[in-house]
Amino acid sequence: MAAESLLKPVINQAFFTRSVHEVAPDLIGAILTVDGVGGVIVEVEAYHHTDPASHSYRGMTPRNAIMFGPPGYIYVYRSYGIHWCVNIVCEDEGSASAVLIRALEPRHGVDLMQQRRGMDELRLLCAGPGRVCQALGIIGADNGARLNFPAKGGGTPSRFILRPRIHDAAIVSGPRIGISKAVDAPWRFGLRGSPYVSKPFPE
DNA sequence: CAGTGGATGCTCT
DNA sequence: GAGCATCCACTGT
Repeated sequence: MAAESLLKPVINQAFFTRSVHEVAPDLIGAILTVDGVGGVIVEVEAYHHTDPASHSYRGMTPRNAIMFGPPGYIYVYRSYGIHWCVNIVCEDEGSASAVLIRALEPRHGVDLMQQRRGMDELRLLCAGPGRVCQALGIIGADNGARLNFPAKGGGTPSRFILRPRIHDAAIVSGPRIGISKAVDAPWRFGLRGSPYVSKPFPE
């Protein structure tokens, strides 16, 4: 896995029409906000449609239908009956793949995130997929929302804004968290040295 | 700190 | 009816 990755990628639909294993590390360092609240993406996981750990592995169901649609859309699902988790859909080899957003470095709307999370400590505000959704106010109704691609014919702007990173980023990778299949595949990516990840990466 | 277990709801078998 | 792409509180060092 490349230690350094693309400087300032252009975030458009083509960005998400690539191998999900390339898209995922390229999202590290980008800024994700929902209604202006969010921060720098410091941890993600890639889920390819041929991956037994992916929701799309067994084909389309009502829950994962968004994954089978066009890339650049938001897939939200409930985890363990309690938490929401947010993904960005990718089109990899013509079928459903996605990148799970696992942690952010809080930057925008910190007060609101602290209020929603019921805690002040920045390091734990967005350190985990459930925490990211709670801090950013992402819920099931956001499933199927669209990222702000360059406007084509107007329409209401999305709550979800993704801006590319502006500095190069040192990427680390390792096995994913909380899964029971394909447990050794190194498809979790993080910003090297970030204290805002959900769990340290082995260096 | 590390380890355990409870909360909770929806999907798919 | 089982099994989760989780988090938090609580236990015992």
